[in-house]
Amino acid sequence: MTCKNTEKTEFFRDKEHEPLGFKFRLIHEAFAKRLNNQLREEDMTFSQMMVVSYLWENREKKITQKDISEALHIKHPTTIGLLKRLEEKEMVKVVVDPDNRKYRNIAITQKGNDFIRRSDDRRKHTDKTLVESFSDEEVVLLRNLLDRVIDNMSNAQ
Amino acid sequence: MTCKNTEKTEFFRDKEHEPLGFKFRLIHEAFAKRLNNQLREEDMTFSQMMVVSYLWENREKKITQKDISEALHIKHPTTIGLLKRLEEKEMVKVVVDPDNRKYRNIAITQKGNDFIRRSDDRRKHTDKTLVESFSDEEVVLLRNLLDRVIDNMSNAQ
DNA sequence: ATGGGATATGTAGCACGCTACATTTTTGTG
DNA sequence: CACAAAAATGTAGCGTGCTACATATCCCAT
Repeated sequence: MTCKNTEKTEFFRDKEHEPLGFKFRLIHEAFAKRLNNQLREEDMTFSQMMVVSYLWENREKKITQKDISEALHIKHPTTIGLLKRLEEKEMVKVVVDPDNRKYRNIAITQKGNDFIRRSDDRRKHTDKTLVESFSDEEVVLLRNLLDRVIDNMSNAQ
Repeated sequence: MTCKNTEKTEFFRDKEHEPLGFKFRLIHEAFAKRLNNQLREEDMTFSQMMVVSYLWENREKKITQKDISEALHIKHPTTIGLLKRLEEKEMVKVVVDPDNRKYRNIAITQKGNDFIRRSDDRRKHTDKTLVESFSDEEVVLLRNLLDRVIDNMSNAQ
């Protein structure tokens, strides 16, 4: 309603000219910002929540730093930083694998379990705000299109 | 083709359970990574290119730090950091507005113009790789769905 | 058994996003 | 005019991503 396309604060002449990469950037940054704002009262972040969620999903398995890096598509120094902060908060515990000392076994703690139980509903709710006005069919359509975009990006990097 | 959904390196049981926020994060990170890899030989980054492109689009107007922050949806300390690095590379020049000393007028330099001319085609090409396998109608459909997502995110932050 | 390559983890340093607070300059109102 | 509020910019410090290089541990072939 308050669209001012001729103002200098608008980057592109119109939405048709706005590159897709910029749209994706906008959406990701806005979503991460919103989720981080909600998580601040828990002293947690979007990325930290992803790690803890992954550990919860795989609580029956032995998980290494490398597993986390691959699942979350982040490089291992990033993982190390995340785990350092999560360990300080006692959300995870890291132990050297007794069978093979080059591995670190990463596990979720009770405090981490409590956090997941508390925040899982809210996480799902925030995810739904992305497609607030969409019909079920439109959501399916969007998911399929996004999966194809992801496919394009993972092939031939 | 090499899909191993039961492996522990896969976060979610299947794509239908993967939150949309995670899909958007994946796409944005992969796209930014690819563009940054291409820009490395120019000693530039995705974010820096956005600033220079904005200054090029608005080369006829007086542009302040605040204008850049609003157009790119970033906070002003982020803008200051980007401009500092761009000024060191002589891609932009910053001068105190003689009419009102609380403003800084930011302008693109000749070196910035050359960069834009050199890299605009490649930027568009990289943008197209996102929708490589899409028909024209599917691209339009995706753009419309993304615009609605952006709308959802900008309302009621 | 042992030495070299492979694998996993660790460290340093940077870019870019943020919040919170500080400074500078203008604006507006008594 | 003077002073307080508003607006623009600046600084400090942190989280999360990266690359490049370093270290630790294991595995395997000779």
